[in-house]
Amino acid sequence: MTGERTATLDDVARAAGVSRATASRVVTGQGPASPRARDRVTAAVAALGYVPDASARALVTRTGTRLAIAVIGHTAAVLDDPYVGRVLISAAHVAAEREVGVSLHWLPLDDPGSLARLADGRGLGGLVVVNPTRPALESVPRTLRGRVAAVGVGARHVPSFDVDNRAGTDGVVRHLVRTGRHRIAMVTGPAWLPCCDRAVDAYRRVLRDSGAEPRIVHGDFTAARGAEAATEIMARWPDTDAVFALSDLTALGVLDGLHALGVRVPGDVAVAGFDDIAFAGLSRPALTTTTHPVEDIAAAAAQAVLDRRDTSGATFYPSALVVRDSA
Amino acid sequence: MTGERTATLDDVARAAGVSRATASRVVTGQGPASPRARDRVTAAVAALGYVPDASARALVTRTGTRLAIAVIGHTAAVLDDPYVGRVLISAAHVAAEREVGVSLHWLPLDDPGSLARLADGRGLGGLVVVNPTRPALESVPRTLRGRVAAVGVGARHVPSFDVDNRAGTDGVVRHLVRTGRHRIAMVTGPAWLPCCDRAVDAYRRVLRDSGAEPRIVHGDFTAARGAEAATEIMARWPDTDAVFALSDLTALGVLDGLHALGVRVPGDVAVAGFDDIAFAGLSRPALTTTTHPVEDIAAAAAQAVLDRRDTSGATFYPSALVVRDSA
DNA sequence: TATTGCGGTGGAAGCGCTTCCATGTATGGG
DNA sequence: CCCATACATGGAAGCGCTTCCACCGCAATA
Repeated sequence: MTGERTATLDDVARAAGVSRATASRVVTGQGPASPRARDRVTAAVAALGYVPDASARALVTRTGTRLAIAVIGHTAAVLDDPYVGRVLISAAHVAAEREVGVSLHWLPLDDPGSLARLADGRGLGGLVVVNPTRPALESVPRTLRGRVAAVGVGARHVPSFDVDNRAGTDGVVRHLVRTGRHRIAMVTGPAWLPCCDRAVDAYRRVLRDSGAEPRIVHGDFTAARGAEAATEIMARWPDTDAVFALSDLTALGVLDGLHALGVRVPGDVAVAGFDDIAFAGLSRPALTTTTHPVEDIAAAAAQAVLDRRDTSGATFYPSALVVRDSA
Repeated sequence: MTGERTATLDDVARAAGVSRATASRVVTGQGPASPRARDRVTAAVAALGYVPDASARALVTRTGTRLAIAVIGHTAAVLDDPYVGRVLISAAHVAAEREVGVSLHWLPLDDPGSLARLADGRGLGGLVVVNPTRPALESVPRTLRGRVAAVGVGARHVPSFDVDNRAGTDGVVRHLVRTGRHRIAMVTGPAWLPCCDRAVDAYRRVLRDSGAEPRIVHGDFTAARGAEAATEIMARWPDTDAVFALSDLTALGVLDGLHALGVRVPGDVAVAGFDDIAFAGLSRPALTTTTHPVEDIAAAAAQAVLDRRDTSGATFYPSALVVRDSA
């Protein structure tokens, strides 16, 4: 099996009785090759267990071989949320299928140049930006045009993939209204994340339809912040009868904060989240939420980048309402 | 900044007025170089924004540049558990710091040859095996000796890094005993995972000391299985007054199953988990558990591999008891 | 039959880098 | 003052691969 020395394309060519050029054509599938040559090379490849050397190939094709995943706005809390892990797993999976390496980069929020620097190096096959901000996205050099995609909606000129959080939010908030809630507060994400805007917009719209005033508090997608937010909301608008958080983790925190306040859920206040993480069904009361197909989204972004598909514009993935006990 | 063509070592050498050989020596830090040459090359590198081409370097040094992370025994449920995500994030972080790419591989449990095949290709700088099984670990070719590490304890001849689940389990079960529980059941991990053995062993030992019979049920680290296990346990040993699960996710499932059975926690039955995931503090009742420094462990494994450190033997990381409400 | 066109093929160049080796150039001891 | 020693340096080879280009033989056309 594993000989002393791994077989090279030369070995294959020699074994197949053709030139290295022909062997290369057959192996890559590019360029003409007679059926006879094709068969012989294929056989030789199998016999020798030939595996092309990615470095050598990358060197000559100048086709970067690494998929960089950049997470913008990194804080330690990011690790608690399954979100980044799921994005990473899914993107890495796509990359692995194509024998492409992955590198992960945590980028600070306040240094947009860091993305540009990251993209500077060669050997970069593509870039997936998680939590895209407009300045960051605009800082990536146009050399990479067509090889960048975002998970989450950011700037216009980079293809981005995200859950349809406008529709998702609409669904959740309408469900709240339908079940008799009218004084609904919302805990959004951090202000710098453009993709929250659409959700906030949807929330505002539904409330306007039902003639209610928006009650918005900013969050950061952590549970701790959710607990705080619950306290803030109940202090500021004591008659609140529902809280919608743009993240399940935050919603779970809201549940916790409300419990500490002695508020009953869903009796006094209904709570709904967003993401449908594994734990949403495990909380007491089980969390009503709406799905977030993170894996699909991340895979799509990775594929777009790896295929050099220049699909600018945003693609939205549907979110489905999951009604449990909390709302 | 980003010129039309990225600078090559030749450009640097020319700008510095030295030969490419000298430039290479300075850049890599290998081999002799006069202070003068060193300065001039360093300046040229900075001026031109030179970044070495990883592919070209890898091609000639034959030093693989990819860190492969193989997760053995893949099922869809793996994605629900934050565990793999955290391992991956941490290992990828270490790899990124050293400018090494990462590739992720899901391997089926029943095909030990797959690991060998994975390791066959060139360009592989190292291999981190998650959920190591003995046969899998023994199937990796000795060519990679010193470049393989395991997250979780498996075979002897590969350095492995894991939480000290013997001590962790001991701590949790003793806590249970200390708080008056004596009919303690345990939900372990899947039978094929060798690293569970130590935990089961510790559990048995504590029970023997307190003169109780072990009550062991196999799990698979999922919440769904936890709920099932709770039902099984209460049916088989109705007088059970505590359940210890080797995974928080499972413990959360146990909580759920017990709730469905109308059993009060911790009134009737105490429940404890293992891992201290972010949600452990958010369940109702909040889960008593013991910590699992996944990030440290994964980083250590990645470092060992990338440094070609041949530290065979197992390294254990301490686990700390976290007492909350459920036990 | 002579000419064109074309698919298949091999020779050879070269991607950017490291490293062996031979060639200087200063240094110390004899 | 000369030679051995060390160190610094540049030339050149070569890692494994893709791809340009020239070439060859064949079938189709004039």
